[in-house]
Amino acid sequence: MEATTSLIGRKWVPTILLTLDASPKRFGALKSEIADCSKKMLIQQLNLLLENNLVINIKTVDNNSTESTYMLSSMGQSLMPIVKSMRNWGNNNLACER
Amino acid sequence: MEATTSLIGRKWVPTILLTLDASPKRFGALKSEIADCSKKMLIQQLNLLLENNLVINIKTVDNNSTESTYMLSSMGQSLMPIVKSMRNWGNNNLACER
DNA sequence: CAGAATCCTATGTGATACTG
DNA sequence: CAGTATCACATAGGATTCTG
Repeated sequence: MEATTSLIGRKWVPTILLTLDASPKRFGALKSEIADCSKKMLIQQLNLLLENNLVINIKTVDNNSTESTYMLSSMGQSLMPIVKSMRNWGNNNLACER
Repeated sequence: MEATTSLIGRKWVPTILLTLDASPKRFGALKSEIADCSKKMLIQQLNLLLENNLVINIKTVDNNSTESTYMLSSMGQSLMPIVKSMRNWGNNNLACER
């Protein structure tokens, strides 16, 4: 329980998961979809998700730039129903106080 | 989404909800069931839950001491399936790294 | 018995500049 | 393009003491 909330309770993590759930994305695409999240935070939370095997990363070096693609792992996907039900519950029950 | 995680992402909150889900409890009973949580934290998180209408509090003054009973509201109960599924997911998928 | 107030520390978060 | 490093700040969490 504590471990679960220590993951999805972190800032930007649910947003990242929802964004990656739509489709795998390169780092830059993620960054522009979640513009309010700083680059450092985004990388930091992605690393957290990588360490916990919720997300998979594939790097390829084409010409002279780097391409880093992130996608949900099967474990990450297994969490999505919960994330989505949290979102729905919040929309139905919480005003925008906090 | 953010609002939801700002509630259940807080320390002790899921534990409190699960404990109250079993049955309504007086403050002292809660405190002893969740012994590791300091009194201040317990009160603080209970107030957070009260403000967000997840929990109901009833105070009565008998002899010369105060009795303060906490229980889940209907909104709090509506969140329990999610909390429990988070707990199950964590038990199934997370080692005890974090 | 419940709860509030105070203080202190750890951690999360954010802006910015730097590297390969 | 991705990722790292440094610094600086805000907030969460905990120990303790006080009040009705």
